[in-house]
Amino acid sequence: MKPTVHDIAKIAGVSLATVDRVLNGRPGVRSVTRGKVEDAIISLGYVRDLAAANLAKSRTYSFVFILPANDNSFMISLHEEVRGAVARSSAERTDIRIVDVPPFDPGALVAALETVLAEKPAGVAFVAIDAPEVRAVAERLRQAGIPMVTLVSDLPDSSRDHYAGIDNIAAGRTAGSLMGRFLSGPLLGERGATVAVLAGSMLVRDHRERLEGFSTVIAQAYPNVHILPVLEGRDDPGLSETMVAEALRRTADIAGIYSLGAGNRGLIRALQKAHGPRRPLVIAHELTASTRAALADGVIDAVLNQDAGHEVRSAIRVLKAKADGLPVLAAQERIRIDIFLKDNLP
Amino acid sequence: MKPTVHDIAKIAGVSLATVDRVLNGRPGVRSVTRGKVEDAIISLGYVRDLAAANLAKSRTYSFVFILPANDNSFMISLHEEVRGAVARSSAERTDIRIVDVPPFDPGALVAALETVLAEKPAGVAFVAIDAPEVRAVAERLRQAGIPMVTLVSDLPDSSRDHYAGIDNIAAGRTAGSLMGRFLSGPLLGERGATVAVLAGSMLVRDHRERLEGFSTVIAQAYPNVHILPVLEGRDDPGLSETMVAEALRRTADIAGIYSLGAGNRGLIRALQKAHGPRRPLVIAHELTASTRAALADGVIDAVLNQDAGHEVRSAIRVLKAKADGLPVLAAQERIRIDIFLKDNLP
DNA sequence: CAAATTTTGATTTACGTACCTCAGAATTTC
DNA sequence: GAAATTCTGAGGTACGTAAATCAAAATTTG
Repeated sequence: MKPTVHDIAKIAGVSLATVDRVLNGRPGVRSVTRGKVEDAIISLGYVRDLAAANLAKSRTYSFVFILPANDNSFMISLHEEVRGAVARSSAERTDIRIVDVPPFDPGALVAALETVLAEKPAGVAFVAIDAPEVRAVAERLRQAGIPMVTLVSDLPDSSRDHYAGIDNIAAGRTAGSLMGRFLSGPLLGERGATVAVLAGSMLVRDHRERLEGFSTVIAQAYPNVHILPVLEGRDDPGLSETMVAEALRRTADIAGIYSLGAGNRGLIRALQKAHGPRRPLVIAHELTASTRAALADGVIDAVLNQDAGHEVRSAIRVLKAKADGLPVLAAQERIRIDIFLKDNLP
Repeated sequence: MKPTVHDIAKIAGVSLATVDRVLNGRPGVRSVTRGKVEDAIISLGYVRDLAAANLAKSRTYSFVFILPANDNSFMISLHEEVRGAVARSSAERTDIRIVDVPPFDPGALVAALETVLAEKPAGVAFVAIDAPEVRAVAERLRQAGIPMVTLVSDLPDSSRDHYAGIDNIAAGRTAGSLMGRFLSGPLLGERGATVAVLAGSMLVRDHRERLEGFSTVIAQAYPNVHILPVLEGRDDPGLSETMVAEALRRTADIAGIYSLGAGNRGLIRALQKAHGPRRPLVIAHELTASTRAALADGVIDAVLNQDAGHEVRSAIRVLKAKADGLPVLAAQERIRIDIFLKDNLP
């Protein structure tokens, strides 16, 4: 039988009220008595029954998710996953609120975080923008004791408790390795090969990091692969299509394309319209309806993905654990860089 | 406020006892009254508070995990993950027992399942062996109403409730695609290339399926890649080393090796000792200390992995859900085929 | 219509914890 | 040594559900 507060009271020779005072850090206990109770707790190996405690407190964990109102498929699916969690929330004693903010706007994010700070929820998850003012509010939230998880995009060296997202440098490196290996041979002769990179914006940290990882691996391991200047398509399908089409026209021998941002619909359209001598090798990010179809059709060769559902569930688990002062299972919360070929599509 | 049983009683105009009878399917309620209560439940959108119910019942979920006493790294880590779950079990109201059975022994598995059947636990997870007698006990367990999850190795078309493991055909296909793409070029000239396959035993379903997927993709997409007859190393390091070393000696131009079983320590040793004209391209399964080191050193080029921790946690979640008659989140329970290059090692 | 049976209500206890009150004991302060 | 203060004990209520008892009401049976 698991020991209860009653057992502690019996062993320590004190009353239930005193045990309660010690357990919940209430005042009015002499240190001698406190010691006796603490000894009993340790000797019995008592652990509070969280379910019973939450029932007694009729507690619900109120969490806020601040999400950018981006219209690319990935952000939409992230939204959906959070909404799914909201739907399940009553069963899990959580009360999740979604706050939408304009994308790429540090000021709006800061304002949203400040509102949150005033509400004092049990935890906050947000898609970070790497800016000093964001870091500053984060610090204020930490001082207010509000657990914080960054989602998808991190705020390194800040006061966030946890980052629920992938290692973007590693993702870029992986893309670089795949590109190098897939290219070597037919496309990459003695003369080398040319590769284009399509990004959303170099102002966003994830994109910078992916490019960094990609470039590093290519430079180190595949020196005869040449990377063209980055195309910034702002994660916009139309703009992306134009830029890719133009690049393909200008540079006839593009052997590979690494699309490290969103806006893949435009890329795919440009690829389908193009009819060069040889289809370029394409590696893209995020498995969406369009990238999945392109992968199945052979227009895209590999997709690197981060599982939005996993990220959201992980964020909630971590916030709950932090709210309760419990440890997190690092292995469970590590967000994988999924690699999809057409053969292992889920 | 979430509706409670008291609210139902009030709305339906009956007593708490009657509500309880309806909710828990106890006899002694006229169908008219039952109808009134059910209407109230629906109109209020009542959902039972599982935590409170479990507290009242002082319920613990007793689960049994039947694991083969294999000594390869993957099975050892699977064991460890289950032991980890046992350690956390008190906090999660679960009581997990591990039963070890000799590997590759259908009779022993059947005996273990029959013991389980007698105990009537809240659920069973086991590493299946695809044999008619196993299928038969599984059916008896199902009829006894005991939720069942197969772990790592499935028992298809049987009465199991869920399979917590990867799609091995897809894994084999993925390995085939990677092999084909990585090979094309330097190693795969006009004349074609030769590839060796190292398996544990063709009697095991997972291994057969991986080989099937691999062979299919190679035959369809890379017709000038030739697959040598399968080496069966029984997942034994010593035997595997001998077989690989001999194969490398006999066939000088082996361009790639697909190791689809365990026993990778032997493979790695053989590769390190060999010094042919050109290192073969190696794709292996399961990320362990040795495959990880080999990947970092460039002895192995890619590792396909199934996350044992995820499999165990998923099995427990599913068993719990089945025990409570709740739906499972398919997306959360899908076990991924992780692909690791040296660039995305966790 | 009375007796037997089924259905229902009212009430209680329990699960393990939180939180409250109030009285009494122990200690410190003056 | 009395007064003030600090501790501690005893007891209760609550959270939402399960499960039990027993009496009263409604229904069916003979």
